[in-house]
Amino acid sequence: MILSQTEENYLKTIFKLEEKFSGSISTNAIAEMIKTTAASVTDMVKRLRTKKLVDHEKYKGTLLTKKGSAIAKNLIRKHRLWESFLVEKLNFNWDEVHDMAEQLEHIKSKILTKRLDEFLDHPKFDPHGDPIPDENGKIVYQSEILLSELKQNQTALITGVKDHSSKFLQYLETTKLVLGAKIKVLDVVDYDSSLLIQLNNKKEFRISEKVGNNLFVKSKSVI
Amino acid sequence: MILSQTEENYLKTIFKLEEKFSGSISTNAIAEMIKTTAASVTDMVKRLRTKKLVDHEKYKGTLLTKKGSAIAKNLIRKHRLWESFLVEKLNFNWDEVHDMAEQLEHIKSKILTKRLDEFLDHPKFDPHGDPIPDENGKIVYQSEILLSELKQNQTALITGVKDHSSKFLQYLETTKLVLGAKIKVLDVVDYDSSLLIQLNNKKEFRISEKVGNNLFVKSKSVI
DNA sequence: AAATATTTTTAGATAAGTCTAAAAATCCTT
DNA sequence: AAGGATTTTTAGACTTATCTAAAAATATTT
Repeated sequence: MILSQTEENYLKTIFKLEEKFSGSISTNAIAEMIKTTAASVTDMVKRLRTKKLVDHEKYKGTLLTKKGSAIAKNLIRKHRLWESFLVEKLNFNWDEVHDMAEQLEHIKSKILTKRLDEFLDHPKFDPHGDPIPDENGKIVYQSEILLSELKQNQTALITGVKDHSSKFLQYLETTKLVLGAKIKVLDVVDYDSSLLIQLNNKKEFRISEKVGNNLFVKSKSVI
Repeated sequence: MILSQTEENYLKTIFKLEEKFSGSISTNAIAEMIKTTAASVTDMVKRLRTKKLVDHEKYKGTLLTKKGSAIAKNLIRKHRLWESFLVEKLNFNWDEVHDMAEQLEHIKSKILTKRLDEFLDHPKFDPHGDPIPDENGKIVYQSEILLSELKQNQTALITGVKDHSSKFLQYLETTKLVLGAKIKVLDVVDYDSSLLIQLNNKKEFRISEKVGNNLFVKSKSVI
């Protein structure tokens, strides 16, 4: 079945909403995420239903079918593989690649995806730390943990803060411990549980236990 | 200016027809190449004219403007860079990459094209031996020469035959000297002007002067 | 549970890109 | 140069994807 980019974008959006919320997805939620009107979503959902890609009853919300879900996961696979390519091979930063990958994910060629995966040596996570679905659509989700839970030599990406005080945010600003920053734990000091970390493969510095307790990270290590 | 893929395809098609024929391009020629009807071409040409991408007078044919030509050449640049990537980095054969490149050429990101070019080490020719336009749209055309005109160590692609006799075509078939095959001249024998060649980086064999005189090649060497 | 607010759907319009069939212009032949 | 053949354009219809405004259904509040 050949789908338009628009149809593909709807499937991907619904998939992401299903990941985030449980139960069926409201028309408004889709409209907001895709930045369109509820009326347009109603129309498109109707079309996707006739193609058996979503289940939908009037006024009852939308859910992807197996088929729709498989297509969405393949799109996410391609998106994240291309992001990995852009960062690993073309030297882009992790925060520059989204828009390009948004276009590249629509390239239709099964063998191209396979070759790209091989070329990148079968990466399991993209540069943002998100898992790359495998060829069968299987996704290994990594739960967020606290930076202080990491062991020596583990690598992770900063995904959020627990303490939202402006003092803490200011500290993060000055130390460049920003969202998406890559961290490697070089040493855990037994005495005070402080950490010696390396930031973005570059400078090393120490952070206190308190800081480690207030930063969420996603571990990139494969289980 | 943001163009649709369809509009981009029209510009590219008109450019290729301008390369092939001199003078303005007929509606039918475009329709045939793009595999659509003359009526559709008339409509689209009208749209492209209002965008100042083509010059067109009713019943008089079409020509690209400077602006239209620049866009077309950039598309061809991207197409050929992606083809080079697919062959050089993802190990596709030269005859497998066209459809993928046809999609990839529409990816909109100036910096991506630049990085890709760098990653590939600024290639001057694509895997089919066609020149890759530079960032300014300059194209260095290579004229076809006879295989027998090549010097030792030169590399070229077979682009055509001079002698169309079935005997010769049969010889080419059995020796795999097909259109697009890559040839490197390893040695030119002084005595009888025969050549020792290497085919597609693999097997070596000898061809007579007569064969060399009846095969057109495009040299890949940069002037 | 009735009234009100919110969400969702329908109805009708618009734009891009396509098509077929018919009309208009140009080209070709004698 | 007239007549026929070919090419090109127009007219009108269809599909996809969108929108606004109004109607219908569902949820929430009192």
